[in-house]
Amino acid sequence: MTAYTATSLKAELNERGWRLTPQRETILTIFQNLPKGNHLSAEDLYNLLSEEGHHISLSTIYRTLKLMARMGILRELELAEGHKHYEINQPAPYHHHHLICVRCNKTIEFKNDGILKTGSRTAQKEGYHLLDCQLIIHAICPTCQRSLLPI
Amino acid sequence: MTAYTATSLKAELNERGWRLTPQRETILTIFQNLPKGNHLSAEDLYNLLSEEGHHISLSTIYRTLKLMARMGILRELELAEGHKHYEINQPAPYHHHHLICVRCNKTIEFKNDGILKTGSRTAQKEGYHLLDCQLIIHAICPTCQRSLLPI
DNA sequence: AGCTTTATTGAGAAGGATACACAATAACTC
DNA sequence: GAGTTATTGTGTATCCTTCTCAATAAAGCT
Repeated sequence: MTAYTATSLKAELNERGWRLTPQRETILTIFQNLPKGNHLSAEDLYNLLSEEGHHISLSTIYRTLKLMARMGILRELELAEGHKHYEINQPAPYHHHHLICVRCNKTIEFKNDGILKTGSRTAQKEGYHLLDCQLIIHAICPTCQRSLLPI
Repeated sequence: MTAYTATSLKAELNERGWRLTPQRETILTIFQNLPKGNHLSAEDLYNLLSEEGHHISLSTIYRTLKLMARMGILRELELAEGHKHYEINQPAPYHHHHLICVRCNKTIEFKNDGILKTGSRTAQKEGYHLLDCQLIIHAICPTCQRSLLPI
C-alpha cells in the first residue's frame, strides 16, 4: 500500500523477473490520476484509454488488472454488479470501505481506521502477507426499501 | 439475521406476495444443517441435493440463492475462485469473516465482534437496511509466499 | 374442498465477463 | 547491440449466471 511511481513499479516487477511495459505504466497512471472514490471496470478502463488515444487490448487490461491486484497496487471490488471494479489501493487516511445497496447498486464509501488495523493484525497473526482489506456491507437503500419492486 | 424455520420463512415470503415451495424449504434446510464454516457454490448445492435424491434444477438453485441472499438469510461470499459461495447468515457470536489467499484460495475464518457493530452502525446512519456485513482480507499465505510461482 | 390467480419451476438457450492460445513484438540482461 | 523470453494483441473458448416460456403448483377466496 505504498505510492507507486513508474520507477518503483519497474523495480518491483524486475525483482520478480517481470517487465515494465508502456501499457502497465499507462494503466497505473490512469488509476493514480482517478478522482478519489472512483473505480473502474475492465471495460471502463478500456473505454477511458481509447478516449485518450491509447489502444490497449482488453486481454492486456484484464491481465494487468489482475497482476496489479495481486501485487497489492489495486483493490478488486465486488460491487454487486456482475463484474469487478478496481481502484488504487491507498493506506490510511484514504483507505475506505463500501456500503452497497444490493438492489440498485448505489454505493456509499465510508472510513474506519480500526478495520484496516484489524485486517493487518489478523493477516500478520496467520503469517499472511496483506494485500487488501475491505469491509463490504450489503444492504438495501432507503429508496429501494420504499419501492415495491420484487426482491 | 434471525434463525429461520419453514414457518417463519413462509410468513416472510407470503408477506411479500411470494410463496414457500418445497425447493426453497429444502435448500434452507441444507444450509441450516451445514457444518459451521462450510459454504457452498451453486454447483456444490446442486450436487449435494442430487446425492440426497432431490432433483432441483440449476435455474431454481441460482434463483433461490439470490433470493435468500437478498432476504438476508444467506451470505454471498466472493472467495476469489471465480464463482460465489453461500453460507447461512448468522448473528454474533457465530458471525465471522474471511482471510483469503489470492493465489491458492486457502481461506481462514476469524471472528471480530466490532466489525458487525461497525457495519450495523454505518448502515443505520445512512438509513440502509442491513443484510450482511463481511470483512474480506486478500493476502498471500505463507506457503504461496515461499513458492516461486508467477503472480 | 374446489376454483382462480399467478408465482415458481425446469429445460434449454443466451448472455456476458474473463481466460486462453499462439505468433509477433519488445523489455531486460549481459 | 544481441539474445532471451516476458508481454502483447487478436481471435476464440470457457465458465458462471441469467433469461425464456410453457407447465406446474402455492396462496387466497368462496
